[in-house]
Amino acid sequence: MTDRDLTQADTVRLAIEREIFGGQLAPGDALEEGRLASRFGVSRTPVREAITQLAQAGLITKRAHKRAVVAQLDPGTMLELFEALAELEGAAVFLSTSRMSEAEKRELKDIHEAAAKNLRSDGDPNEYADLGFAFHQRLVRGCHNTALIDTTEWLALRVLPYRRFQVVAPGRLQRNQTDHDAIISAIFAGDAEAAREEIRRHTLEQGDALMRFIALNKTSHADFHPNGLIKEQPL
Amino acid sequence: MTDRDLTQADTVRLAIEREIFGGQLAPGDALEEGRLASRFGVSRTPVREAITQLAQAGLITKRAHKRAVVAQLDPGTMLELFEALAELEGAAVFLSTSRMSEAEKRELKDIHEAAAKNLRSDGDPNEYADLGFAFHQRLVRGCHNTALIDTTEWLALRVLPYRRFQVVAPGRLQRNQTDHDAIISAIFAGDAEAAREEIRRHTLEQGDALMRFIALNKTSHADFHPNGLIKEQPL
DNA sequence: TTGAGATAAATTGCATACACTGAATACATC
DNA sequence: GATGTATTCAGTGTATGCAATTTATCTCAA
Repeated sequence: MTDRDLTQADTVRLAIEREIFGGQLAPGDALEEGRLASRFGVSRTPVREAITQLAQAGLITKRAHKRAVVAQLDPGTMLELFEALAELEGAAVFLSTSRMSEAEKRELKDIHEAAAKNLRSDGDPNEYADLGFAFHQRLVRGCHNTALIDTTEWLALRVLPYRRFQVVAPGRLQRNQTDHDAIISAIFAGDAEAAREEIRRHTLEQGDALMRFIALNKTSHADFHPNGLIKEQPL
Repeated sequence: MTDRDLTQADTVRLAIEREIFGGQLAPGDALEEGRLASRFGVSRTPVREAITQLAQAGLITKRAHKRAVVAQLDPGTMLELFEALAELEGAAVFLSTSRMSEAEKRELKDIHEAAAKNLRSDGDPNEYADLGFAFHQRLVRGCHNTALIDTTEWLALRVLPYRRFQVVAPGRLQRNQTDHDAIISAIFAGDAEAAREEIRRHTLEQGDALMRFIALNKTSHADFHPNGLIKEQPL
């Protein structure tokens, strides 16, 4: 009743997902079925099912007879991922320009202005990051095409575990805001092609910045542990 | 050794996949774990795993405590799928235009010309369909971005079970060839934006044609059984 | 110390058994 | 005859056990 049709496998999957996005499980960490099972108080069966699903979603990698690990992206793959994401967001926004309702545009602008306010008043960078995420999400969802939305967000999810590395260097946030400005302008002007180009460039640059940050801070990719890094690099 | 690390779940998954694409399993057909298990001579466990994977891939739908069903696309979803696919192929081709090697372009042209020859000589329509599939595939893969390629092909897979409904009405094949002509021209001219627009329109029209065919032939979507239909509509 | 090879421990893949859910059938009531 | 309610039954979800495979540990020679 309370858990309306949530199977245990689903519960476990959601829990693992949360831990990956939350950083408790970092890229490269091993997922051992038995441990997870006893930790969640279930048998290995639902854990296995959860792992299978997450593997299919690309969040973890799994090969026969070897233990599953949280998906670890080498720089090349990450670059490709951001490029693909840029194209998808571009496609979505291209459609969004002509399809967003007035209410949706208003909402988008509200988010944008809340971000601007946060920036002016030197607010919590985490809150700014959340607003940025919401901005992209509204933008994409404005295309009203479930298949495209799902695909785009699914791709975005795969780089999410790395978002916590996000550089919040002085100029970066301001630059981000300026980009969003340009996107909003293009949308309100009804220029779909311009909107596409703006967000394409914007997302590509986000990826570049992230990769530069990673390349600068560590030689070995395997050493990235989000929780550790986030402390070393406090905003 | 011979089955290089292919787990039984993988084997079952591939078998089911093949049956879906081959039409032995049609959209709407129920997949019952026990039957499949005994049919493939394994226990329910690997079958369940295979089903879980296919569900995650979108090829079958599955809700708690209810049996899995080969994914069935209502017209609205199918329309969205084709629109999303059109955008993705557009994005890929946009990149392909500047990234395909001479060898790849040559290969693409070869496929295109083989299709033209097939068309002139009134060859096997199935062969023409395969060439069309290959054409799209080479086009997309030319972007050299694995993430984008995988995403696009993953989306294309979801409509594949319906491809066998494809209308091969008199004018349709010729129109298809003309579209491909335009795409090739744009690519060889290095006009990425034009190539994007051409394939976008082309794929959208393919979707429209398929939907029109479906709407025309049956009132209830549930009745589509590929094998049945393919006979009613020879070539 | 370092490396290769053998052995032991840990972990995965699969089969089986059972509990639980949802649907179909039979039955009673109006 | 229609409607609502038990009851049965097919089918899914989960736990557990075992065999196969991987990973860790140990041994011993260079």
